[in-house]
Amino acid sequence: MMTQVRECSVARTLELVGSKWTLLVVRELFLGSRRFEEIARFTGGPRDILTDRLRRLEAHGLVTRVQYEQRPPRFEYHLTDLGRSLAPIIETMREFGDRHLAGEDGPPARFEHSCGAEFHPVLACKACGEVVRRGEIEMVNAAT
Amino acid sequence: MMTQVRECSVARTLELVGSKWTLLVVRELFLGSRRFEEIARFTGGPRDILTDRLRRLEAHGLVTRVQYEQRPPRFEYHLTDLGRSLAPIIETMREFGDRHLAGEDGPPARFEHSCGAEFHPVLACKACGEVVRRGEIEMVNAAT
DNA sequence: GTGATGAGTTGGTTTTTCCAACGTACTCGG
DNA sequence: CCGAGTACGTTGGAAAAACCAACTCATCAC
Repeated sequence: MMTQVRECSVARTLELVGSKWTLLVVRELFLGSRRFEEIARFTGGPRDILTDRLRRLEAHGLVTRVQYEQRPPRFEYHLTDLGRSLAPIIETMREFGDRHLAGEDGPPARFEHSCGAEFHPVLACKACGEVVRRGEIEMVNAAT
Repeated sequence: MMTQVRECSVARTLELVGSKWTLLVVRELFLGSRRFEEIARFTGGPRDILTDRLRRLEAHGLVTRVQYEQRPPRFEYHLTDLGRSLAPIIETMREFGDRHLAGEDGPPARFEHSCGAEFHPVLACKACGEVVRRGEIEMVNAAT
């Protein structure tokens, strides 16, 4: 019996945010951009694609479109709670880029944790709170 | 002066792993698949695209191609250290999917941390070790 | 010699993405 | 009132990417 495509949460997540420009739109919203023009300028994405991505994110409940002007009707975009829960994905991607793809000037943007230090994320185990190291995670078979 | 596209580590990371199927290939390698046939079967991706993604990952030093047979020449694929440092990205994506996109049966795969509990990652601050909550991160201006 | 396995490659179709230009509805300055 | 500017898209057509089934090539098992 030839086994099939793997059921996987990574794959499902990628269906939601895996197409080009989507995560850059989300990044912009995290950085505080709200309006179409800002998103277009800061991401550099084609306007029609950005429209599509915003509509799609809205349809999946990650973004809401909020009217901020009556005449002419204009909208801005906000992350929902669900959308904000993409933060760890964006942060770990930023960290990878900072560590491995930065030029001579270092990372192009810096962030600070409320503890006062420059922020760099690491993964911890939710249950025990310890920082996770290589080799500490193993897949367990869900089958009976 | 109209500001330009944002310099950003997230964007750089996406240039590396942002195209379709790339992260699913990486996921498969994390799960232990080594051979082309396994990667093709478990991801479900088109074979020509998978070939391209593997070559690209190799070119960027995330994957190595290792010959395991002379006649006919056959290769398997392994993550390099650099490739393994994509783990947090995959893990946070899996966690998002587990939390928000799982069906009635719950997540399709389970993992265990060496502490004995089922593994779910959270972000912690590398400097202080504390788990990060919403609103604790702020962008700081790198300019003088 | 027939069939199966493994790792691709090929040619042609379909789907996405890209881009510049356009449309609409206002506001502002003169 | 006129023209320019701003904001948020939409449109049509070209270019790039992805998709798919079928094929290759080498070897092994029967």
